[in-house]
Amino acid sequence: MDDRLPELGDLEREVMQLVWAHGPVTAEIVRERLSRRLKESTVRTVLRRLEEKGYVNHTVDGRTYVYHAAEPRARVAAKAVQRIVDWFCNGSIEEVLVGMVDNKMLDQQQLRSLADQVAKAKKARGVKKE
Amino acid sequence: MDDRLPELGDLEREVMQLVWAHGPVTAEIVRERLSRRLKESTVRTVLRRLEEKGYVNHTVDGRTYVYHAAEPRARVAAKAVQRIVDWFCNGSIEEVLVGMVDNKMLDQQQLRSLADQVAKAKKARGVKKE
DNA sequence: CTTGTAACGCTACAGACTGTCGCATATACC
DNA sequence: GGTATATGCGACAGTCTGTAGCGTTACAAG
Repeated sequence: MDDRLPELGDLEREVMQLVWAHGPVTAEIVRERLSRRLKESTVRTVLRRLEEKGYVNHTVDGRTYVYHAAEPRARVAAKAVQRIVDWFCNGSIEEVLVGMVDNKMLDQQQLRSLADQVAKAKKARGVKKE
Repeated sequence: MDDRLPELGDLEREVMQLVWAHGPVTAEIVRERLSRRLKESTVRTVLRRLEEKGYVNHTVDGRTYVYHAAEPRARVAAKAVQRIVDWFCNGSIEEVLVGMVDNKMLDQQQLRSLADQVAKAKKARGVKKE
């Protein structure tokens, strides 16, 4: 339950997107799927750094490392947003949302729909959680 | 109407917070109000970089530069959030919001209240804007 | 006009972070 | 034991950020 993950570079982010989209991966898999053609050692270094930063964990299968996302994408995104909110708005999420509406990134109808979706999603999962 | 402002370092962010909270400022003012005690030239460098990055503009009063925020805080925050959303969620704001609810940063009642506030704020300001 | 002073920008420099590897190691298999 | 992989470690260059020293310019007093 730690907090505040370190930020990511472009390549690191691309790798994380792969991990989240593709599920558990090996360095080889990542290498194959990356847009850029990189050396194995490069991919390994990135994966290792991602693990140091707490974004992924690894298990061992034979002599191969299999990397898993440590936290779901949505949660990481949420934390990132939370950080932004803290930085710029004294923790007022409202202010940010209002800013987004102001900036035409979101309209109030969408917001309302969000509230519904959220309520629905929550109910669907029941009040599980610890 | 450009987009995607560059990211900020800790000091740069602190300065921006001052600018937003205090209104137009001179290097001197910033220097006085900063938590850390820094040299004038340091503050100037930071201000200059912030201008290069598009966060502030300056006007000249006598021989003194007066710096103004180029964009309101809420808009900058909104853009930052938009970036996060693009990075991690294929542009789906919903996913992030759901993540925040999931992460106990926000509950659906709050969300609903947001929608109302937004609607109200919008009406209050009328449909001004260019 | 000369000189002192205040306000500026420019250049620099060290430390951290990131993208990219080469290379030394360890381990499973024949 | 020898060969092929899968790993990790150390390194290096480029960029970003915090922090300043210094030279330059403009305005005010002598």
